[in-house]
Amino acid sequence: MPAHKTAETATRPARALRGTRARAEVAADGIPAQDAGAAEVFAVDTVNASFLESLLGYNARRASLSLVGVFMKCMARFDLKIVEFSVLSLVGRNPGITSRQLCQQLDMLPPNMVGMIDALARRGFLERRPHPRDGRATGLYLTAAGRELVDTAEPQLKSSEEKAVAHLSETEQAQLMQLLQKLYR
Amino acid sequence: MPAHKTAETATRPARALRGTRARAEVAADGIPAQDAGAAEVFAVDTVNASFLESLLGYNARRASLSLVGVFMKCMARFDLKIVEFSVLSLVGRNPGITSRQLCQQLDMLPPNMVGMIDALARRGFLERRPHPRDGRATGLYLTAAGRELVDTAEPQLKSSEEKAVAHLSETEQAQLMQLLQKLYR
DNA sequence: TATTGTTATACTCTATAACTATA
DNA sequence: TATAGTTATAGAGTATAACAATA
Repeated sequence: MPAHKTAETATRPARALRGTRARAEVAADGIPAQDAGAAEVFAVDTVNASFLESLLGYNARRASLSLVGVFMKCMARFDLKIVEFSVLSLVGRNPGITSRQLCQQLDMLPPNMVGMIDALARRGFLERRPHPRDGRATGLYLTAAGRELVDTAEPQLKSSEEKAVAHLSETEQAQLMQLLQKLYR
Repeated sequence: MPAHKTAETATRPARALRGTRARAEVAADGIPAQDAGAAEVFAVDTVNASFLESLLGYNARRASLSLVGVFMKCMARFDLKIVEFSVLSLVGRNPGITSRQLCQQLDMLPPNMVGMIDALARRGFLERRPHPRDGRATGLYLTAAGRELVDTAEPQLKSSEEKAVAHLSETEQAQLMQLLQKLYR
């Protein structure tokens, strides 16, 4: 896991200020003179990621990845990937949902959904039935084993997230949820 | 892009309440009776994603992906992937940074960093120089072209994000930033 | 003609093992 | 012995094209 210690708000290079300097001249402003042909070499002590850290997108991705890690570990107990759990959870709340609808919801392409549904069906968690109105489509349904799995996994996932964000107050969690949704909806 | 219209807070299946029902009996509580051997089929009209949407992790990932999309489009003008830009930006602020440090910062594995640095060096944006203190390591430096690219790309990325989150107030943006960092740090 | 599910396939991203040069 | 950079390679994830069945 990355460190992300520094959070300076400099808008221009604070070049290896704490780093070791070798064969380099440093001007009064603290910025090494990058003269032509100089080929100075530096050692970076503490990485300055100030620009990336100033981006909401970077921070959103970091936060997302940290929770993804929590979810992965939690679902590993059921030998499920996050997206597989998502499929089962959606089928559980939407009996008869089509693979096309799952693709739209989970931002996946149809050819890549086929194998996953096959695998979950082979493991006995869901099954295909004809669509009542559209002969091209196939509706997906949880089996009894699939229902049991979802009913066990969902609360565990919820509680693993609660543990992971416990250092935020209830108010902060609600604020964050609302702001995230405002961002992408 | 997915829809995410519904946000019911039901804790148990609201099964295709708005969907078309076929060959199925619905009890007084509105939940279809899943009798053995019945094999009812349903059509799902509006997908119920209430459980997933109740997770901070799901919402963080959705928000992150939406900004990633903005960044990708912005960087495509420079024929740069997001991670390539991140490398250049970090090298720009950390002359002499090693590939190992980049890997830690960007959560990448060393073998996968090699090719990217090669490509950026071949394109003339950065160069390798010996490390002043460690003969095993290699320091990375922007070329003049690399510096120009970073100095052009960074403000454009910043402004593209600002446009993308303009529907949030300054206060909301600051709050979101602070909460995201509190989440993963 | 358009859409659903599907196959085949290519491309990208990510992960592991092992080697070299140096610490 | 451990670490930085590298190579080769395997595996997972993601993408496009095309086809049969149905709308």
